Amino acid sequence: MARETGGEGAEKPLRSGEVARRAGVNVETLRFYEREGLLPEPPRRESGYRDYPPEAVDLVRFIKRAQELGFSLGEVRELLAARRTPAAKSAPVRRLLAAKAAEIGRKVRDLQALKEVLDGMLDTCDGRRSLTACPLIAALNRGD
Amino acid sequence: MARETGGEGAEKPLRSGEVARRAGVNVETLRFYEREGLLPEPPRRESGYRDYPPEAVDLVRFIKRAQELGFSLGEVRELLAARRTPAAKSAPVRRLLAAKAAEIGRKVRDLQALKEVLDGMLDTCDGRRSLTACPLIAALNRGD
DNA sequence: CTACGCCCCGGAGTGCGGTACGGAGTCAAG
DNA sequence: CTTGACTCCGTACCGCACTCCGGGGCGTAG
Repeated sequence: MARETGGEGAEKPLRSGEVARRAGVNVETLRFYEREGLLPEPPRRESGYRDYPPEAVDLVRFIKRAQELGFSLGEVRELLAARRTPAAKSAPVRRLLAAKAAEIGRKVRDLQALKEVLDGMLDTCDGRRSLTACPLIAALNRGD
Repeated sequence: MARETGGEGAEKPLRSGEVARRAGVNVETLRFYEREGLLPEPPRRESGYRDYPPEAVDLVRFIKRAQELGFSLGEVRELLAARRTPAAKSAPVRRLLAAKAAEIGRKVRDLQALKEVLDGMLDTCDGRRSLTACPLIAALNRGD
């Protein structure tokens, strides 16, 4: 990976503000993630300024997306750690992944059910229908 | 719906502790939800004790499930309010529901993608495979 | 050289979603 | 009547995930 066919962007170190802007987060959030061990400490120039590799942007975006999908930062940290373990077979990591996969499966089912209810409300109960009776609660309780 | 065929449970008012236990939450959480307008104020007996109708349990469960599915309490409040609006056609409510339905659709897709990645890691990268190269980040970034 | 914007840092503050505390009243069993 | 579990209330506190603050250095355009 080191030394691309020199053609274009080569190495284009970014400063915090640029990374933040591209990833759509606050600069402080980068520092926060760094403190929390989610974002590796980037090299610094003489001045002390952080020199982020461009991939840092992707990493931050990944963190944000994972969060939206219901992972806590702690879980994201573990996910990220798993990525760089020599082997995934390490039992605790495998367990985490399996648990997460199962949880996600459940979530998907529940969300699909909920989506159907919402779509139904928008569709069936378009103008005149009651909705008061719409089985919103029932639909979610069925999930149990 | 009022006045069931009197056969069995008729009205079985529950006290906070029982509701909490059945719904799997802390008693304090009930008070909190009440304050926040998520749970309607139940009638009180002379002593001041809350007399919850049994449906309160379902309501609390609904709130919890909705939360797990990524709704904030504020959104849950709106969802609940929508349930009891005379007509769903009220533009703001419809917009909320439509936006949520779309968001959920996206979430489902993303989660499914992530689940495939996780399953792949557990499966393909079972023992010997690298994993270091597993496209965890790529898989989620594709979603953008 | 001066401005002005961007960056550094430690630490305090924010909003959300609860959770705990403590003192007092209630209620069913013994 | 006493005991112990349960409930009431207001208020304080908690963890998470940021977000802001203020006082100071860099860096470059004019």
